[in-house]
Amino acid sequence: MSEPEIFKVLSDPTRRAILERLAGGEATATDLREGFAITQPAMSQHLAVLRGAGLVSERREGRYAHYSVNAEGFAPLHAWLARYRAFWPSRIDNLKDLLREMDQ
Amino acid sequence: MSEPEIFKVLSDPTRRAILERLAGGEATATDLREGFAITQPAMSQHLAVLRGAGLVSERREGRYAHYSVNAEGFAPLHAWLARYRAFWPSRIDNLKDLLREMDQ
DNA sequence: TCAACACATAAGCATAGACTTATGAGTCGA
DNA sequence: TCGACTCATAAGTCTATGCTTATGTGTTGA
Repeated sequence: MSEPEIFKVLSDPTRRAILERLAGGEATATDLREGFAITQPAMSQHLAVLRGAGLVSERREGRYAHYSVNAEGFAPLHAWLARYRAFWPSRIDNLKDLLREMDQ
Repeated sequence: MSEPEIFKVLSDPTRRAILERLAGGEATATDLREGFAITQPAMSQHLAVLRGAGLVSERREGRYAHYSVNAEGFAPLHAWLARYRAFWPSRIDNLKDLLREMDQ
């Protein structure tokens, strides 16, 4: 979604932790609660926010909601950071390093 | 500075606007107030937060404080976003596009 | 059909943080 | 030296938001 929104969404540590968890693969809302000292509504609300920002997608299967990272959602953040490309550390500025990093 | 901190710092639209302004070149705190409907202490507080996060540096010259974007400060954000590299839009995934974009 | 489940929504509370005015600390020029 | 300035800090207010409990909606299986 919009750039102003995405920063607010990512400013919450719980939501960032959820994203990292989802980066490891799809998970249901209940799966996600594991490891978080959080109630079910709180998790549901966080997922709604992430969904609203387009950072995750929901795949409904019966009574289960499977969440996963949504690729395009990170584009605004990437675009914003690109504005400060000129200010990136020289480590990153070096093209070879960047390519090596892109290859994992 | 730390990754949790940087997202909170960037979640404020005024601070992002300050950064964009500074990306255009060094400026004093008073210079920066121009265009912002904000009091002097508010600006000073925002600059203190940006300074604390290592996103800007301060160059003191008499009673003037000259602020500028600090390169290394964006590294944590870049590192965080890199974790989601696998989820970047295919537009960016394409190496040629990325290189073209890097060349401006 | 109905109890147990998975998830979403409503409503209220409590804290974080962005703002304000007031003031302090240091620097400059007349 | 002293008033005007640039900026920082203090203290208090107000709003946004992340949390809770309570409840609603839809799905599953016995």
